[in-house]
Amino acid sequence: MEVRGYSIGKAASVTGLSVKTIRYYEQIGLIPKAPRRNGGARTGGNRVYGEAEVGRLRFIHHARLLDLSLAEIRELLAAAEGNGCASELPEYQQVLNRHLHEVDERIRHLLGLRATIEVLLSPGRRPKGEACSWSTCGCMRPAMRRRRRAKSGR
Amino acid sequence: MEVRGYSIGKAASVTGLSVKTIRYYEQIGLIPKAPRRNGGARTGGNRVYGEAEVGRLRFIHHARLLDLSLAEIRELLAAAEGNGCASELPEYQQVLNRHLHEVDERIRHLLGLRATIEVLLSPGRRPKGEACSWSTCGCMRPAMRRRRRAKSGR
DNA sequence: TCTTGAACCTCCAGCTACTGGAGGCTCTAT
DNA sequence: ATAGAGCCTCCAGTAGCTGGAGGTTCAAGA
Repeated sequence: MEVRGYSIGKAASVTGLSVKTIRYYEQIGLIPKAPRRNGGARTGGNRVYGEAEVGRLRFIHHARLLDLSLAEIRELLAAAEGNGCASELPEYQQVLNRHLHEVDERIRHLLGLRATIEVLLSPGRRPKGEACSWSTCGCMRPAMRRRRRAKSGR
Repeated sequence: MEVRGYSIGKAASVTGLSVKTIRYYEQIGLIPKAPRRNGGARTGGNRVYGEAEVGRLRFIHHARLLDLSLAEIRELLAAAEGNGCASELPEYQQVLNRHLHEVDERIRHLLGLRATIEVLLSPGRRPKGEACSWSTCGCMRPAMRRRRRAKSGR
């Protein structure tokens, strides 16, 4: 028979989270305070996790990989409280749907950004000798205005 | 005839940054401390910006819109020190190039994420009655444990 | 027996890039 | 006299961790 319960290190290794992160989740109240055993350290002892807790941590890890926020995850876990698996809830589908749109939005934004950067990297994007687009960023100071920047050499 | 020098509010409105943000940039040393005039407030008075400073702020705003980090911007500004316009520097091209790859990376990541979410949202993605992929997230509590598969090893 | 190392504990600070708010000053217009 | 705009400082909070200091317990090895 196996030893009942996971240490925090074991829980971390089977869920993919780090020990620090699990403690952090407990600290912010995302997961309930784990019971302790052994009186191992300064206070109450070492945390012990059961199957259900490890499952919840696995769900959290999964959801974080999907980039759901801890607030969203918190709501899903609350809704799942006593209702079985969080991933079976209609709320989960709703959150994922909303999240999908956000991801799309981000992708659109990044594609626009990408295009802008490419333009900036393309050669000859600006007529030589003209002020740059935000005009007075330093290249137009009196002392330097006389001599246009030499592109060769340097 | 124009008044020489911009108040922080004017600088904000012509650069697109917020007043708070400009003060923050000064605080972290991204821009030098602005000279003051009028003894306006608790200490030295109201900040005054000249054309060069406003130009630098414009560059910073531009670079932030490209999502360059403040650390990168700091380096570009340092490299531009006395060398004219930051956007003319070879360093600027290098940074943009590197940044382009990062943006590509992020886009790739988000596309993968998007695909994953779509799979999770597709109907019938999981046979009914089976444990969810992270197995014990709550749907496997004692009452339901009957059909559980035995773990292998150890 | 002593020592070493692993694994755990707590608490504090720092990261990025701001943003909000409290509390206060100066100047102008009414 | 008073209201309001615009400026000032300082402090705290955001998200989601991560690093580090300093300490404990326990087991294995010399």
